Amino acid sequence: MKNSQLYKGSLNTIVMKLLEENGRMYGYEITQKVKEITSGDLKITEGALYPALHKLEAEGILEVEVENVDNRLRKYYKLTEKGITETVNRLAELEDFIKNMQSLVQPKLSY
Amino acid sequence: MKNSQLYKGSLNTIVMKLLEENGRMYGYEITQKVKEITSGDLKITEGALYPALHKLEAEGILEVEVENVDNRLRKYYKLTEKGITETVNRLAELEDFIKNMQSLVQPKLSY
DNA sequence: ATTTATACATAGAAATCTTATGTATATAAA
DNA sequence: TTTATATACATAAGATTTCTATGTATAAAT
Repeated sequence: MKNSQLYKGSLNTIVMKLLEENGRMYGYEITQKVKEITSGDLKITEGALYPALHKLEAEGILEVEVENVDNRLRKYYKLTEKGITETVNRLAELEDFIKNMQSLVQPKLSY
Repeated sequence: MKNSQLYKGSLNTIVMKLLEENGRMYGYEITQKVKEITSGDLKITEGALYPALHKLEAEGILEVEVENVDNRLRKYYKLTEKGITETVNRLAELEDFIKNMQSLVQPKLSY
């Protein structure tokens, strides 16, 4: 995802949160959205994203709808009910994680 | 380190920051300090910590001083000059990471 | 005509961490 | 006194995640 190792382990949480917010999205759209939100700072690679989406689908967190747009394939993903529950947990974990990291390194709170 | 995958990739940054703050520490001390700071939330396993310390040492980020205390071995680690420089970079990356994650998930800002 | 953007995919390698196990001493508890 | 807990190090095998590279294919822009 990036030079910094810190993003490791956060891909699923990011994807799930975006889907919670946007209802349904396709892979390429997710990469673009993340790039946009982080001002180009975070680039999700396809080699990470597609296997992650497949796994989340296999786990019953996501479900897929295939569509054909402009002669090109699109796979729209959205959260299942289980996925919605899981997303709530993941976001709580993320909040705890951020708090713990801030306790550990005490960065200047400038947001 | 924990049930949550989010901590993956953050171990080096945590260790380096603690050493920057405390001058020198030994492995076991680091595990206890992290447990204390995070109120038991984050437990660093030995299987993760010791290889990480060895790698940071091999990279010239840390240097070690072996001491014998109460008939038990202690390996005190501290940052090299290169390590100090690297730590500054890592902490900047962590700040960016946290900001990006907050942009992505917009958690309630209650700190 | 060629590059860029869109849109998916996978395989091999690298990196990180978990789980399990091992050694050894000191102290506290049963 | 034996056992469990705490202190203090270590590694090996496996799981998981991600990166890099590569592949297919269409559409639009240069």
